[in-house]
Amino acid sequence: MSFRGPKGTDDILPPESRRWRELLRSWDLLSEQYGYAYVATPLFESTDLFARGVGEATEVVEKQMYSFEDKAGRNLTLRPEITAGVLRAYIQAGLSGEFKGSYSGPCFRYERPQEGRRRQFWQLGVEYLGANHSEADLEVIELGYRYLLDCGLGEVVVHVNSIGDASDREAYHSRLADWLNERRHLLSDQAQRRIRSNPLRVLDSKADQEVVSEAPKPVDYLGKDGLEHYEQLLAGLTERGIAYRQAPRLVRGLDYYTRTVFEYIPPGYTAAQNAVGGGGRYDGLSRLLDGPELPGVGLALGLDRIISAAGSSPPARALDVFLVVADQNRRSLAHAFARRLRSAGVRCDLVAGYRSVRAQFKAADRRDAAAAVVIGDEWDDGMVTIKDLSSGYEQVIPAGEVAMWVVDGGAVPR
RNA sequence: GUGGCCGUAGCUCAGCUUGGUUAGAGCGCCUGGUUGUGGUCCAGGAGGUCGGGGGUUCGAAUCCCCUCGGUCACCCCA
Repeated sequence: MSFRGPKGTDDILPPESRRWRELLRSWDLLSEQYGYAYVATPLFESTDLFARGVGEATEVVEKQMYSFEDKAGRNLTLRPEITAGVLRAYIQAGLSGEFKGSYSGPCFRYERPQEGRRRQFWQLGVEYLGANHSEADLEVIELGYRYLLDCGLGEVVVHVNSIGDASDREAYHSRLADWLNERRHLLSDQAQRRIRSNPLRVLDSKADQEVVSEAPKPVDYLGKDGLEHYEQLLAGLTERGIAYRQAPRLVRGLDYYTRTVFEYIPPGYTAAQNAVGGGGRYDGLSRLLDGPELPGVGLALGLDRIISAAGSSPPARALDVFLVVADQNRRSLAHAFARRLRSAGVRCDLVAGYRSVRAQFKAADRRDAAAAVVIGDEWDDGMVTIKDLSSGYEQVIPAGEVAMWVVDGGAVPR
């Protein structure tokens, strides 16, 4: 036990890794169904991109970045989130107009690990660029919601809020800062410091909930357009049958959000980090990154959190058949047979080298195969013995029918 | 970055309070019973610098100090 994985990282091993693959696959499928095309951006970007995009005053940028200098002295950072990189890619490619991108991959934040919070974690997300209308927000929220339901998370509730656009926020910011200043003595040290740097963020400080529960709310300072956008959003959520709750003090810790912000809260997930995903609108982000005027709305889901919130599900079989070589002279023949089965789409494996028949059956069981197929004397008549490893029932069938047996779902007729 | 709890076999843990033979159990793993039958059963086996370092002592898994790691929470977010 000399080497361990770095602090806050996890190895994804079977059988759990099967669940990971499944969830990644269904994410690709679902986001494609909604018209999002796969995008991949680098795992590291220039440090400035995140400092500017995510916001200098955010927790993420202040202390959670995995930053390093490369051999040419460039300042780079392992991505703490993916939105900034996707925007950068869009701008760099000189794209214009609407763009719908979907992604999945690891992100990195340097923090003390705890349940639901790792230094390397896996995000799934989409970005809908170039769309102003609340229907875009709704589509993104619906996509994430449906995905979480498909994952078996049960009665997920979407917490939503609107924090207004740039002009709404100007009015609100100073009003909130004044209000907080009047109650300065009641606030935690950190909250006091934030009154200047980022008053919005005081709203979701756990330590200051009591004081802050009476504070003016962002929704009460929305302009005409912002209010209309928010009302359309709420009406749309109802219309689409999405369970939601207004969360007037939800602000989220990334500075680029405007108007809509939301989080997905699954039932019965009691970890302190209980949101399995979230997102919002970021109409000013493109300009911040020297891009064109470009509205956008996006969503990020934490795959690690989804999996621990979903609990364990009955694992599917890992293999369809495991070959048991009864006669050692038929080993190369067995390997050839395995190649044929694999080409036919059968998940098939066998041990390497000599093992007793008994040991091979043990291996078949341990590898979680649905059936064992014995290759022995019966091969001379073109036959194999196939045994259903759940029921124990076995029979001799033509070797050519093994693939069909698998397609039929592995049920051996009695 | 701050705080609580925990480090003994691959895993889950007992032993520590009150220092004293060779440090244990269950599960897992390997071999055999059965070189054509697994998941059950029986027999045998491998596997430990008691997280690391220092100290106290005739003697430390056990007491003291330091350190590293894990975990949960704060902060914040996926």
